[in-house]
Amino acid sequence: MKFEAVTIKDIAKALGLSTSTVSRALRDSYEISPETKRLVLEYAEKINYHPNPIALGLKERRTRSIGVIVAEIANSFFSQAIDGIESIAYHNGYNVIISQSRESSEREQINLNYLTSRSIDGLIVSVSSETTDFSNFRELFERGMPIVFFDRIVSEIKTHKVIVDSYQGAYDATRHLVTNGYQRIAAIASSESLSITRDRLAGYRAALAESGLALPDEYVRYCPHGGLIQTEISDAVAQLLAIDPRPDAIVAISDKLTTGCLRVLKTRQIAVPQDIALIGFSNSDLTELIDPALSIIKQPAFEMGEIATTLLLQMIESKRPITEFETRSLAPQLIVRASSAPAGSRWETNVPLTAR
Amino acid sequence: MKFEAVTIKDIAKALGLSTSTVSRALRDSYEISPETKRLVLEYAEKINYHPNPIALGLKERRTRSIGVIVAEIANSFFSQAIDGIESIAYHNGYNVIISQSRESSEREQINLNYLTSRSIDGLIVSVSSETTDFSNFRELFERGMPIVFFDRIVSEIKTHKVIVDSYQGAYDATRHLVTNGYQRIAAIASSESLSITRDRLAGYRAALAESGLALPDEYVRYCPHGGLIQTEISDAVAQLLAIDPRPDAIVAISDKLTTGCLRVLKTRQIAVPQDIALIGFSNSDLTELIDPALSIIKQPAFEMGEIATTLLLQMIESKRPITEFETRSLAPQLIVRASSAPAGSRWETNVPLTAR
DNA sequence: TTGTATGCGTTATCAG
DNA sequence: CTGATAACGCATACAA
Repeated sequence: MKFEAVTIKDIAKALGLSTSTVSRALRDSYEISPETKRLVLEYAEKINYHPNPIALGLKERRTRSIGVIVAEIANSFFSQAIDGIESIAYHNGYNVIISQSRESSEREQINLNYLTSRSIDGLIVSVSSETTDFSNFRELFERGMPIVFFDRIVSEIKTHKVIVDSYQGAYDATRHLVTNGYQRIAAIASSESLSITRDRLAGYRAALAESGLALPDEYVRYCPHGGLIQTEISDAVAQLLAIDPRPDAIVAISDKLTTGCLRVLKTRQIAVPQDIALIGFSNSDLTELIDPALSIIKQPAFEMGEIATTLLLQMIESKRPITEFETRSLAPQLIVRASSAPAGSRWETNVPLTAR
Repeated sequence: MKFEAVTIKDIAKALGLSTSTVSRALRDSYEISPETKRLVLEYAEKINYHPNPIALGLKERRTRSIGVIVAEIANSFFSQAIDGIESIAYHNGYNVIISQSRESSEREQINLNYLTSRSIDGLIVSVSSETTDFSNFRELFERGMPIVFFDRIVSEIKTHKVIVDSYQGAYDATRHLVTNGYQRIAAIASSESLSITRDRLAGYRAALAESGLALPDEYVRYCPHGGLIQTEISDAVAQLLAIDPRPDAIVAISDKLTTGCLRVLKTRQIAVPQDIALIGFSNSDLTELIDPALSIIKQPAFEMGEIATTLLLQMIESKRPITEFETRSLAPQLIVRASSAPAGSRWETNVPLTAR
């Protein structure tokens, strides 16, 4: 038995009315007699009638659902963002369709095609680290599909964007290391094509330059696949460790890289921060419980998801096309522990945990 | 400008053909001349035609999308499961619509109504901790909607289910504590109405009974909202700590509870495992990096999502109704560190990390 | 080989 | 106040 749903027709037949009368009664139209309305409403309730959203979509040219494309769902930052997206969507009666690119342009493209062609009213995207050609997004946007980018944005497309102040986050993190006496501060980054990679490295570089510290080329290692490929991170870390003299600190530029880096160091039995200091972007719910010497830069992922969705729904529901697009830049939170935060830091710091 | 899509009509008009001819050409029907096919295909490609999934859905009475309801997306276990769900869905050309109940029956119900009424072809559910009345799920299922439950299942509904061997996981974890000399082993659990709570507590109780250890009623504390309410976990932990003599170990029965418990203990400056041992279910990507004394029971979340989806797609795509439903029970993984695993443990254990 | 007509569930327009 | 009909985009039975 296939799932057979109750339609307006069933009600009409049962009550000896026409479908249009039933339709109007259900929408509480003024032209229907109270008596008929009562009858219809009661019967509809009784047989558990729900309007068919597909038919509605066909009619109204909208589906009340939005698409989301991220690199991977099982990543704290993205899952928190999706949480925020779902929250706003839910309160506005929208469904959320998620898909992941797994950092592959091809897959991103397939998902895009999949979601598009009007099964969604709008799209929220954090682009894959592999993507360099954004013409498909641009075309889609220019053909009228509302799109909001978050975190990994496409600068060249003029639409709403939601980001954190990556530059400032990386800058402050690096300054923190400098203030605490570290001299050879290396960095591990994602794909060069990502907006966040560029911004964060810029902050890192600025902090070093300002402190008069050296920055040999070999101090910066890229992971083109964002650490999604197994050996990518361990290779990068290995290369950093092979430098002579060895760096005494590492700045990890993304969630995945921070945990990956920490994992590699532990496996290699390199103590953090005794042997080498580590500071990185991370949204894991457990970072604050790990090794007390790990400081992290936390992004307001949930809020980013909320804001992106609010902006998207505005675009979808506004009568006239939107011409002014904004870029919301939120402050990340530098959570410093075990050692004190630099004096005058504008970041909130959490309560130091017990020393054991 | 609203997003206006290309339809079969546009192609027909441009090429001076009828819509049916175009439709058939696009579907590579045998009745269309190669020449016409070429023409249509070329033009469709050129103007970037994509069939309207809504119209298709209305016609074929299917949407090629599946719904997912979980307690919260930003929970490692669930986000990993969703990862698995999306993987299988993607490879079969299905979209995934997610929604979260936030452990609220009401919200679960609203999402259910929302997804149902044929905007989805099937449903994957892990029920909310608050839900005790499953009649809506049952009715829906009986009316023909394919449903697969995972993790938090509804035993009374006869459909496919995917779970981990909760009993065995909790049993082995508790045995591990006993073997390592702990005597007063307490437990912190989710809502009593959840299948997993019952199974896991049963495993815990069995292990204690078998070891001849006492189990006063006060040793088991429930968090009806699964720890989603702020003070729920800290209150439960406080109550356990107030017992005289104080328990020397705690078994945490779910993801959320394990991290919550750990957080409370750290805040209270209670060392794990020096002051009190902790072992719990957890799927966080970082558990293995936390305090080396924390042992965890890890669920194969990704695989569970994959299997649930595979079963669901079978139900959706099978011609005749399925009458035989299976319950897949997977083995969890007990990851023991810092202290050795019990002799003869059938669980894989990971490599001990460096002592500091 | 191609075109015409119909239906999927709903609402809007027009007629009673 | 209510009913018949067209339309949304597509696939298909039936005609030609």
